[in-house]
Amino acid sequence: MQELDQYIQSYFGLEEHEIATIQQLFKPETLKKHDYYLKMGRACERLSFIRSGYLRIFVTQADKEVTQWISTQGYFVTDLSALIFNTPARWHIQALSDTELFTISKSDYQSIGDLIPRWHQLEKLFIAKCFGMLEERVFSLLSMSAEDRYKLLLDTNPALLNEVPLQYLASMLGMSAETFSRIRRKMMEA
Amino acid sequence: MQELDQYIQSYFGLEEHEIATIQQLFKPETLKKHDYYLKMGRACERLSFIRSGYLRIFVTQADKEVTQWISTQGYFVTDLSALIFNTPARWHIQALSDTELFTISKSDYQSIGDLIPRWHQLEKLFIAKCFGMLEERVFSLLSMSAEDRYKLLLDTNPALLNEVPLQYLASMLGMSAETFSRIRRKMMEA
DNA sequence: GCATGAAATTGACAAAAGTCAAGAATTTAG
DNA sequence: CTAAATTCTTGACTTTTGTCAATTTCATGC
Repeated sequence: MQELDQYIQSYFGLEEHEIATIQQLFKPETLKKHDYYLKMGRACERLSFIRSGYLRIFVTQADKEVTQWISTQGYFVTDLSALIFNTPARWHIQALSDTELFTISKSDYQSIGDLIPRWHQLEKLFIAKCFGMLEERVFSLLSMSAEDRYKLLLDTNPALLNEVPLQYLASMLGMSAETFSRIRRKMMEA
Repeated sequence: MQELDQYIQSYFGLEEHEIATIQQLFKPETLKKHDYYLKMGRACERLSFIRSGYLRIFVTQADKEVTQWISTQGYFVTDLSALIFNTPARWHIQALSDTELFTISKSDYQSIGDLIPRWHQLEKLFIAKCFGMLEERVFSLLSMSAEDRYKLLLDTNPALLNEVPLQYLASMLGMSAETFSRIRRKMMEA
């Protein structure tokens, strides 16, 4: 669980013994491609760190499916609202590939604050960081064209383009698969 | 400061004496219409609760201006990332009308955690709630047409339509002022 | 109250993005 | 390795949304 250590360290800046305490609460878990990690409407009973693989967060509504995000190695995944507020999960989370996770149960997650006094404060900072990133994303959706959003993805997360079905990336960027494909060609030619 | 009390109470669920402690740290402040509360690039030195009035959060880039959000009575306003991480403010915040605030300085804000042990935990929940709302907003931008986004605003925040310049609402919804105007007419006629 | 400036509306047009359908390419399962 | 299924690409066309410019409406300061 070396990688989990390192990420917790880099995200939260805890002492060694605190990291050890938290780390013990995470258990290895694997998902096969196409397995669901979470289903919309269900309770969200866990939080996971992605050791390897790709998870797609998406919503189904009426006829169409909207991919909200694709989470990858080195990131956490859950429905935070559902986990914290005990509300029904707002989306599906499904493995796009065989995936290795380190998973903490809701009850163990809730106990961290008792074990490590600084935890709530550090987690607050972590969530605030995520909040700031989402604000940037809203901004990109408000102000950028489809082509610019594509370029932004290319800059910030080029690995994704080779690893997951492009239709999901298109949806995540708020455009149709056809538009995505045409932008892609345009970029190749230029 | 009755209204501040009530909001802190409803948001955070603290004891009376805890609320009193926090409330003392907030000082009344007023802004004239068009005054800036915060300027992009500057340090963000405070957090405020809006007692009355409207504040516009926006970014200027190249030629155009993008309104990220308009904050109103009963909500908090700041650049959270800039406040917490001591980074330059990412946007302007300007009063759209004469505005009354209750304001806490950065240093007092940072001291709350020492005064009220549960604070970090409660604030974590508050920020997580905001995060969840922002996730919903991303979803609306990914999946809804301009017309549907207009209707959503009409449903969730009808008061705004009478109180602030429509061009800013248009921008906040990710459409041009002209499109906004045409949708409006269409809705009137129907 | 009136003059000025800002905001909103409207029309004509242009550009961006979506839809549908067909076919090519790639991936997957046996 | 092959057949089937899925994904990606492409063209033709439609719809949505944006842009520009002209007017009208509204707000503001004197």
